[in-house]
Formats: sequence, structure tokens, C-alpha cells
Amino acid sequence: MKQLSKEFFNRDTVVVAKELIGKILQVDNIRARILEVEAYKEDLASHARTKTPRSKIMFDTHGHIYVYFIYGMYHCLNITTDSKPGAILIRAIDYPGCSGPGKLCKTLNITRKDNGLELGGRFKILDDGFIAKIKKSERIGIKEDKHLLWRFYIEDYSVVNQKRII
DNA sequence: TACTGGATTCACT
DNA sequence: GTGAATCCAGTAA
Repeated sequence: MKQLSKEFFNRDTVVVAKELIGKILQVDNIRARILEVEAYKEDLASHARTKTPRSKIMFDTHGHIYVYFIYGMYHCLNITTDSKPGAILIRAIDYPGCSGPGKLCKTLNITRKDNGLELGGRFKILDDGFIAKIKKSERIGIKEDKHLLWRFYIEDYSVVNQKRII
């Protein structure tokens, strides 16, 4: 099982998002397959639309962790991609209590203290050679028809169960 | 300094 | 389907 290189993330956000489906997210000792992601580029709905102290990491890095706090209750885990800017929200993984972005962070104890970490430390993305079938939602978002975000799901859940790695 | 609204979740109807 | 919980980043002044 090999760890994805930093350069894997130095590509178009949507391409990376698609390829992340079926890969394995490791946080501390927990490993689970990535089931659902969302790709954010220069989107009106995205923090990447303006460069601020918070969103700076999306402009300056790739292969880094971007965590933000939302609705006063939840954190969301992202991985930065090419410096255009962009990031990929990890929405769900194949692990109990990780069926949504807020729940995932709560279950894995991910908070803003993890913001800015480079992949390879607490967080790793691994490739075990599994190739997932992918379902794509076209350009989610309705505000002013200017959204450029895509959501990708794994299609073959039954295969994931057979290839469960935890 | 004050205000506004959000990349969510869950309980309730 | 709807609304509440909750707090912080961003923005305007």
C-alpha cells in the first residue's frame, strides 16, 4: 500500500477529487476508504473565492489539510490542491460515524488545530490499487449559476464492503 | 466594534 | 420538509 505523493495533489482540483474516491484516508491509526468528496475551485460558495488569512492555505499549498469551523458546531476536513486555488472536501469515508463532513471530523477528532498540516503526518492518503466506479453530481449549487463545484460518490458500495480495509 | 450568514446535523412535524 | 443549535470569519463602518 503506497502513500500518495504531494505531487498527486498538484493537479486540477476536479481531477484529484475524482481520483481520491476509493483511496484510503488514514488518520492516526484509523484507515478507511473515501466514499464521497466535493471539489471546490474559484467558486462563489467556496472560501477560495477570496484570499483571506483563513483561506490562504488554498492559494499557497497543495497536499495540505484545511479545516474550518462551521455553523458553530461542526468542522469540515479538506485537502488543498493546485494553487489556482482549490480544495477537496472529504464528505464521507467507510468508517462508522463518518457518513457526513461534520460527523467525520467529530468521530476522528479533527479540529482547527489540524489546519495547515501537511499530508504524511497525522493524515495520510494511501492507495491499495482499488479502482472505484464513480458517480458524479453535476455542478452542485444554485446561487447565481456561478458555482463550480462537483460532488463525487463511490458507486460500487458492495465492492467496498468486500474490500473493507478495517 | 457590530453584524451577518454559513461546504451541517438532527429532531420534530 | 422545516427549523434550531451555535460561533467564528469576513465585512462594513
